[in-house]
Amino acid sequence: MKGRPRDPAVGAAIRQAALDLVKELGYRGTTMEGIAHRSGASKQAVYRRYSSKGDVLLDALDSLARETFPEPDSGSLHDDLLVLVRASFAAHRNYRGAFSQALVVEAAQEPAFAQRAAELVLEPRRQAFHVIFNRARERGEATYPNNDELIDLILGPMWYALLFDLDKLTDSYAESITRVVVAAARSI
Amino acid sequence: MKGRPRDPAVGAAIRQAALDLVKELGYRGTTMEGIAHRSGASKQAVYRRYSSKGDVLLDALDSLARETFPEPDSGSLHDDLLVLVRASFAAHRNYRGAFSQALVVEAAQEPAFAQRAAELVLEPRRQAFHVIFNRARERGEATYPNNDELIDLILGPMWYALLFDLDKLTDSYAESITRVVVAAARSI
Amino acid sequence: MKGRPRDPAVGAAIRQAALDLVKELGYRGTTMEGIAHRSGASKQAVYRRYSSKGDVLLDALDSLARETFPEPDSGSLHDDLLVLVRASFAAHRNYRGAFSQALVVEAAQEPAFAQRAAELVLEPRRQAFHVIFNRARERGEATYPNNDELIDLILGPMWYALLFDLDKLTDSYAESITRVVVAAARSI
Amino acid sequence: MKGRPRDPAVGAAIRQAALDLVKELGYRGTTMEGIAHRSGASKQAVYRRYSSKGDVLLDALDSLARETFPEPDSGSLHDDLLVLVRASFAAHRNYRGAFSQALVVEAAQEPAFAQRAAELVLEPRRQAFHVIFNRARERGEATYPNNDELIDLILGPMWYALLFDLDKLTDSYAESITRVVVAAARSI
DNA sequence: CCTTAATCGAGACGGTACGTCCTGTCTTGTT
DNA sequence: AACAAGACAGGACGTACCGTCTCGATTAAGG
Repeated sequence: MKGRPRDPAVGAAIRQAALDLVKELGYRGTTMEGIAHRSGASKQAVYRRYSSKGDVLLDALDSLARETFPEPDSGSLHDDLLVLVRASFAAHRNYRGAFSQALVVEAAQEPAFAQRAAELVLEPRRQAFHVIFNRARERGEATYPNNDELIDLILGPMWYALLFDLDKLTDSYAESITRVVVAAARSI
Repeated sequence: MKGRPRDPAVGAAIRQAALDLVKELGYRGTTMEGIAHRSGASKQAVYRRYSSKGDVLLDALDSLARETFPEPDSGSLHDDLLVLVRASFAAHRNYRGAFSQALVVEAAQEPAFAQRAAELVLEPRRQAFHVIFNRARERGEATYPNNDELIDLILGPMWYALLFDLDKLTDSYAESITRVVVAAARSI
Repeated sequence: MKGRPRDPAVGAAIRQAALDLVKELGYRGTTMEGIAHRSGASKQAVYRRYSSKGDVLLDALDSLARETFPEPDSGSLHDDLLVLVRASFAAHRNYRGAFSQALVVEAAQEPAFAQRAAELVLEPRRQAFHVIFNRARERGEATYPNNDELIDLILGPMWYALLFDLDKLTDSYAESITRVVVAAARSI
Repeated sequence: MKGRPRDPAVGAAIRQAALDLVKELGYRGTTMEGIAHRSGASKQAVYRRYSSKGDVLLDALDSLARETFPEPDSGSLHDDLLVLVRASFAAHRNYRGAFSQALVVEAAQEPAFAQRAAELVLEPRRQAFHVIFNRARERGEATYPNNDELIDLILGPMWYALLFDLDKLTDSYAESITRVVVAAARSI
């Protein structure tokens, strides 16, 4: 026997409320109680779906209006990379930073959360970079065999800046990183 | 000044208790009340010295038995760098990770904290890298003009791993990063 | 009426579950949800029949295997009364106390419930006493004109004990009460 | 070492709030949360003092402005008793009923509470009756040896009425009960 | 030497959020 | 219609910390 099915609108309202509150009050000021109240749902309805604040956030981010990653294909590794890196930095400098910081708070305290966050949020973004590096390799522009390490060279500094100095994520910093990584891609 | 002077032993006990609790219970499980109780101090005594949990942690980390950074000087950028990167990774893989993660939690939620943490905790460690790159530059091994960006290429991935996959910080990952950064240092 | 008729077995299961739970967990620990779950019925099925916990209990008690009240007719008011009083006290001292206490909880908080309880539960028992006093009056053993007041002299102390000291309802206490009431019955 | 002592004003406010709320909303509508809010105290402050709603009530009743029991001494058992019984009935018919009903709710569900209530609330009132019966016995007006049973004959019906028909506690009902008990007091 | 003032541990204070439980209503699909 | 199942908004439960505030008792420096 099934019983009354969960109302998808309730789940959606919860996720939207979570995103709104993180924006408005920061992650610290966002509470399960606040999410419930803002979304018009009962605490029970929230806890039925998510076991913690981080859980809500993760799903909310996942079902966040899928940003279209740019998919540049200019024939130049440097140019393709620059587009993507700049877009990533800009997104974080603007709307996305607050969410990523919230995500960091949970990830740093809960390895299990960190892993799920990596799969759900990080991995899709890394894929976009994989595509570019693979194409560059076919063209002979990239000889370094390990895409993931090259991507770490980009995303590592980005998250590092996210933690300690969000304003660092400028277009020109993007360019510096890009140039260095392009060089590294040819280094072996 | 009149009145009874602060007992330095109380401050020390507070800091030690904070470190112990972060180790044992994680940063989430560490509370001001817990720190007071564990240290045998009163909450008042804690708040007299520190205005928040992050504040305690920051000072506790600062007055933590100063780790001696290795100061390699082999005449080879790669070799010097490798020693330092491996040491950094190892320290985090072992005892230091929990503290850095705790630090991240506050930094991600409080820009002011992030800045202080950068100055007190990050900067000294970056200095050690500066020394190495400067020496390499004199030897002609490094032509890339911006040490900080090179250091970001090392520490970015390290903190990134710290957040999402602590176990990644192996000796071999240290070697990969080192090799790429050495190449980058020559790239211009 | 159209549609599927109510399954009498469901109502019976609900009432039985209510009685069981009051026995096992006390009235406080008995909930509508618990009754539904224990009986295998849905909450809806319970609320279709009864509007509150007290409602269930009242009906459950009413349809509880009708205890046969003793109907003594020895020719002596004292002897008849003693039989009935002792039986009443014993019933409460044993299985009935928990139910009466539950009943009290609702009655004390809801005048409307109190009145229904009086009619459904109290009145039948008072009738048994009326019979005895009426017979005694015919024999000239009882001259006091108001049966109800005499009955209050018996049941008042009984419920009083039920509230504050259930163990007081012994055979010898029954005898004391009986003797005094017999005297009172002759007092005018 | 002691620590900050409890503020007696907080305790007093809590008790007063409890009494007010029982008056206004009934015992059912009175909650620990409501008591805290109304009294301006924190829930913690309430729970520090009392472990349950009944606990608060009991203490609140105890420290309720001590009603002066009438202490009639007319030389006539009937007259003395009538004064006291009427006063008791009137008090319950008026302000006191709600509190006694609340008390009943707890007593019926918690034997330990029942006993404490009996000692703190019931016993003082029974004492007033003891005095009268003792004096009557000295005058030869009461020969029945057991005061407590006589008192049960008065208070039993009173609490019985309190449960099932508060309006029954009229002056004339008081008179009937009084007359019968006077007769019973002489019955042996 | 004796105030005076800031310290100490202890713990109460008003708040806020936690995560759980129950209330009474409703919405599924099934009978 | 009734049925079991279970989601729904709401609200109270009792607990845990927050940061602030008394308490009585040390412990120096300054008069």
